[in-house]
Amino acid sequence: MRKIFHRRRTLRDVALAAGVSISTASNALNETGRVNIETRDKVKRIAQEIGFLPNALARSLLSKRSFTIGMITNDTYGRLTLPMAAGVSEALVDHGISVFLCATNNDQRLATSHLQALLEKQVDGIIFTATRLDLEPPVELLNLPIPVVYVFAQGPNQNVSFVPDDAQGARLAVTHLKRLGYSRIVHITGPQDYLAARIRAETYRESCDRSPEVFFGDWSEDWGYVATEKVFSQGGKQPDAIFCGSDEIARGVIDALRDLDLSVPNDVAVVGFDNWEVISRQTRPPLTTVDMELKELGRQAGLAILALTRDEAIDTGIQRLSCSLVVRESCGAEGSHPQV
Amino acid sequence: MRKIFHRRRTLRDVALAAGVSISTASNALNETGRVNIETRDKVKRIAQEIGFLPNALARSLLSKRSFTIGMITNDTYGRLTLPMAAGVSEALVDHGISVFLCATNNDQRLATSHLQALLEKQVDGIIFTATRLDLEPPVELLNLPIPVVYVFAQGPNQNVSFVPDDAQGARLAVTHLKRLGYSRIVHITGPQDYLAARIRAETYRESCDRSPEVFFGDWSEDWGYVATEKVFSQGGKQPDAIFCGSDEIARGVIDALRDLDLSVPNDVAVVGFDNWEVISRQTRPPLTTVDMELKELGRQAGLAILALTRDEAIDTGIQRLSCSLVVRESCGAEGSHPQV
DNA sequence: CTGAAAGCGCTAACAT
DNA sequence: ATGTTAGCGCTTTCAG
Repeated sequence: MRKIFHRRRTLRDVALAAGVSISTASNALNETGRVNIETRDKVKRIAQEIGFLPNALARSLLSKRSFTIGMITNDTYGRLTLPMAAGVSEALVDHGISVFLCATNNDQRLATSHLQALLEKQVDGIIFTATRLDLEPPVELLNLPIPVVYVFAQGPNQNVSFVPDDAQGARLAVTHLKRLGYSRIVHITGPQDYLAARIRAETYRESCDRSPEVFFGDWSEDWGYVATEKVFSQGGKQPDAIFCGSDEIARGVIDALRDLDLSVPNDVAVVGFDNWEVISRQTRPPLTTVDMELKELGRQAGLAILALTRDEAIDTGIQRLSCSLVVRESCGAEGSHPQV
Repeated sequence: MRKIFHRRRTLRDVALAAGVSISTASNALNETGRVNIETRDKVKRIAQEIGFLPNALARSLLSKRSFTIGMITNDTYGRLTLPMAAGVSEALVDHGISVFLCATNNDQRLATSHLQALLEKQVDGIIFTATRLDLEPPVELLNLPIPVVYVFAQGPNQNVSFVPDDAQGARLAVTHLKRLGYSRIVHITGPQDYLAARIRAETYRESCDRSPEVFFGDWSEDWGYVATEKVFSQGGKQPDAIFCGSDEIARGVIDALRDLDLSVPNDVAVVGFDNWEVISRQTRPPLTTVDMELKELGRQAGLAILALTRDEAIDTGIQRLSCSLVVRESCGAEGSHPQV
């Protein structure tokens, strides 16, 4: 195929067709300056007719605002990044701002090259996001000519960073369990070298009156299964609830409980973490879990970068956003108990 | 926070600092025209020192190429879109082309507004992608001043559309089953009004020697579970293999089989479709499934749009890309049989 | 109220 | 080999 594309219409075309000067056409379309209402309407009508669209490149060159921001994720496009990206877009779309989403796959060179491209394209700001909180953002972000916002990642103190409040989220889960009368709660979670896992575990320990037990492992279904077998094979009094560090782990836990002939939630209640719906809605029974409000996190980041590009002052430092508890059948959905 | 950002360095700054004219500076940096090798190096060094980055806006205004393409997805950011987007980026990043990813959430107005923003930003081309093949792309894409490529969606004949070869994929699955000696295969799949479901079912019918049985339902785990119960509660000879229209369905099927005390793959083999790894790797046993090669689909689309923006001729019409079979434990992983 | 002119940052003839 | 000039499409003074 070789197709002939038409030349794009420019403001000059509009002006010519309307019999006015370029600057009048500009004023008419933007409703700036003083222009006769009839001329204005005529210009607008003609612009519409010939299918004129302003060239944002030319406009940005002059205004020094590209109405574009860059979003860099260290991760491959993943389940954490995407809800956040959706939130960012949602916050910015009404302001005519578009988003370049760049995945670096944890490759430093890719990150640098993406960053350079973004800078050359004159983005108005950058949102950096990672897949874990305790990951050093690339140093290149430190002395940029444009504002940088961090989400699900921790930037320097003079910047803003939005992160989920893991402690509050964990507290939400444990409180829920306790309120429903569960008292022997164990915690099965991911690797100890994850900050989020440590925070959740620590909060769990603090909120649990008696002999808290934490099992660190990895974020997999398998680990949930194995850990549960282990828990129930040890002697002594057995737990009546399991608080899991992720939905994947929770799914493994539920599977294991079924194989142990323990019913959820009657024999053992289960609470997850993530509200990753592919999993949390599909476990049997569906999973009560903590939602990190990723989209809201993204939305806040979008609003922050918007404010910064407008030179407005905002609060800096780490902003912890509340998690919410989604109650489903695996714990407390019967409605007989007060829900959080 | 209110931070002062430095003015960006321009070519003029470089020229001034190097004591040459702007055009010489330009020529030196781009290695165009004739310029003394010493001046060239000096200019380059200085550009580096003062942290000069060319303004892509100015450059594009002149060259009429923005080195940016837009990717519009009708869907919310989802599991189909993202691997494709990754493929697109992969194909284009080496050519310095960035991608605007726009999710329209099936909202016509959002689609139109995104499209307009893309056009104003002078993108060099547009990739449209959907979440099902039989969905009319927005008519606005028909008469654009730039090339449009369709992926996982079907555009007009004079354009290129890349879609997975569902028939070949289904054949892959059934052939695999038959080669391993399974002969009473049933097919549990999604809604009949999905083109992909119909194609897969049709191919399954053709490839199955004896009395094929298709169960249309929806794409959920639940349906897989329910359908399996139904299949095994009917009288007569029972199936020895189930070919599923999606991995989610397959997961439900496997669950149901376990509850029926049937072992996978010994009593019943299961093959899925999608290779959505969150599911396919986590079922017990892990799932043998058809992979639609979404990333490759995206890569092809990226290459196509690249060619088109360069005015190169390419093949138009529907291009069906082969699926591949990923063999895991749920069917044929023992290695004792030839694998496809 | 309208138009002429300058210029955003850069590239590409064209002179020198 | 280097500099001068024009101009991409637009906005914005500033005269008229």
